[in-house]
Amino acid sequence: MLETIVERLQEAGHRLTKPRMAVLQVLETGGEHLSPAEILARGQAIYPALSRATVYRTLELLSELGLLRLIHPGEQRSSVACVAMHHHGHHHLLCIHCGCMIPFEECVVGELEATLSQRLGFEIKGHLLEFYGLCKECRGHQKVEQ
Amino acid sequence: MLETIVERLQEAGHRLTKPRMAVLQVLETGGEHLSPAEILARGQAIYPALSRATVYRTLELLSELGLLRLIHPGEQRSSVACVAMHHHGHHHLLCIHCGCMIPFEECVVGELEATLSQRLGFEIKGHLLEFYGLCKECRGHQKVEQ
DNA sequence: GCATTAATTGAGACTTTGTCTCAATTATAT
DNA sequence: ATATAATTGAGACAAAGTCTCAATTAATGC
Ligand SMILES: [Zn+2]
Ligand SMILES: [Zn+2]
Ligand SMILES: [Zn+2]
Ligand SMILES: [Zn+2]
Repeated sequence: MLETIVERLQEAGHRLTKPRMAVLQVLETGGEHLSPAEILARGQAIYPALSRATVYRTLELLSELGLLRLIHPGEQRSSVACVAMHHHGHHHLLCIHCGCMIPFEECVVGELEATLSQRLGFEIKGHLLEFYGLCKECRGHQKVEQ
Repeated sequence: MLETIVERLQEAGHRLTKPRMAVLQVLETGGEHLSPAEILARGQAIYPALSRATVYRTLELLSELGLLRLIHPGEQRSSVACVAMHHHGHHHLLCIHCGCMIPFEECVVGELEATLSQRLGFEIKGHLLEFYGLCKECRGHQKVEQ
């Protein structure tokens, strides 16, 4: 997986620097829900001089290449850089009370994607399907608390 | 529509203050893609003393009541408080190059929603389906620019 | 290997977003 | 009208994200 990304970077004429490689390593092993701040922290464990600017620059670069997708950037609490490098689409449930995320695999948008793409002349690179509501736990709490 | 919201607010025991009404008015007329900053600016045109804190507090209140949903908060450029007070679900295409958003109406998640809800014990209140890629215009540009 | 060169980097100033506290205001019920 | 508790604005604060610029470094050709 990392190799694919590295290839695509080089194809597009970008350098393979140490700070970049550190970010990529973090992304590869860190799952799909890391915040930029977390990526920075983990990246500095690999390459201590890594700077915030470089994290953002690298994320932007990968976004432009269609290799990942930032979801809900900026949220202070549950800030999530949702990395969808493994799939074309990304799917989860999000609890609006505790902020937990539960991913799921089913994808039901294939046909719709084709329709929209044709109708609107849009070149679709991926998608995000997010359900939001109350998770099993928060569903119980909610009534007691309020 | 505004009346429904006002009713629900009062039912839940919240006051009908001027700053709140200003925010509601903005939301009603401003479409579904306003950022908190835009809501503040437009709100101050109606009620000049309106403060940022109140905008956020009102948005949070409405979220808790399930009346709207913030999407991608915090993004500096295309910051979007996606107000989905009109529908259970919200659907759009997002251009990763120019940031434009094209809404669409088709909803294909009904069955999946039921399945997931049952399987995971999640009380689903709404959903966001977002396709991302290049819009018609940017699709052309892209090659020229780069 | 070594030099050249243009891409990339880190530092840190800066802007914007979002949160919090507290004293002053105000909607509501009586 | 008064009492009371919710709500407010101001402004301090914290965190996220952007930008500039001089210094570094990966790639290319020798
Ligand atoms: Zn996710
Ligand atoms: Zn929860
Ligand atoms: Zn939308
Ligand atoms: Zn576009």
